Amino acid sequence: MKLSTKGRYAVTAMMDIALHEKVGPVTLADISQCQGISLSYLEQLFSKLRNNGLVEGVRGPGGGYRLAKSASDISVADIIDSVDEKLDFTKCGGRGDCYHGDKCITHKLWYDLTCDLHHFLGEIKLDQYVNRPQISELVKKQDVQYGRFLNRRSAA
Amino acid sequence: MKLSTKGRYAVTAMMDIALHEKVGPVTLADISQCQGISLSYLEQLFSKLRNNGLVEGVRGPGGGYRLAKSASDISVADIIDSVDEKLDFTKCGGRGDCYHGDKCITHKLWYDLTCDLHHFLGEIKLDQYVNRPQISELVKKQDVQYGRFLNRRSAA
DNA sequence: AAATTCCTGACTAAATTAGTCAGGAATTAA
DNA sequence: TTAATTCCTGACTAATTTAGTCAGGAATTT
Repeated sequence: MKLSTKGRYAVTAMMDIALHEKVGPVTLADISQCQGISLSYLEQLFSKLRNNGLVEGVRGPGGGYRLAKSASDISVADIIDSVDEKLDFTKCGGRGDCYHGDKCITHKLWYDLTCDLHHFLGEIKLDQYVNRPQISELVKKQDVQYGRFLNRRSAA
Repeated sequence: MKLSTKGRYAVTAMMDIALHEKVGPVTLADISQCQGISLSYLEQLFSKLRNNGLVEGVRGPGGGYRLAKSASDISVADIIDSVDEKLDFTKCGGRGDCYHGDKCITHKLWYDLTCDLHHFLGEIKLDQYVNRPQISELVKKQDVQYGRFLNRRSAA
């Protein structure tokens, strides 16, 4: 049971945007370079994030992506659900027809587990990590290292 | 984030064996037919389960597989770990070198999540499900339907 | 008008998952 | 001792998913 890079990329990118909310929209090119993710691949992921109402795109120079709602309103579950199809351990998609139209002997096990994990990830909101001092430090360093946001007038 | 059928098959098969502990060893052919899993594929999975000390094979007629330790001592985490490689959400395998030798901004998130899930699955032991009346009923029906254990002298 | 950035869809490559096949080894029962 | 049963092993193939590429268009700003 592993997390695909798809889900990890998406959460990382969303975190990056949340961490720079005050500076203004963040370009995918920036994220691509700084986080080491293919630009085209990011575009695919953000297409889904956009359709799921988590981010807004701003076109043209100075544009980029910004959060479509408050960071305290976006959970890790939201993000993974958006790009990674489903957060589901059952075979039957939760319908309970996994064994000849009936529930199989492990149905309840996977169903319970899915609920628990969903609840767990749903409780983790982006803002919880934005406000961690350790992470802020890390991000500052990275921004300097990659020269991000140098020729940008502050949007806040 | 999905569970591969590998992990689901393994847990289902282990549950099947645990549910028939009193009858004696369970053949893979039985499990294959009753649970609808390819026999050869089951053999691959049981090779791993055996190497991880979860089951014992008994060769020859009347043989099959039985649990290598008490059902109260086998957790779902044990089973998934055995066949499904790892139960890990971090990119770095928990080492913390996911961003140029340092921790990436989402490291703690995935690390915590992995610990939680591992703990959660580690608490679920096979015997908890064996003793559920609903499941016992279900299994009895299935056994009759597939004519399992008819020409077998009781091993208990 | 030119640069920047989002945005879309089709395509390809690599990895993983799922499953097949052929055959051998141990054990039991006739 | 032979035949049947079952585990056991390894190599192979097919299908699916993941990851990534590519080409080009649309909106916006300077």
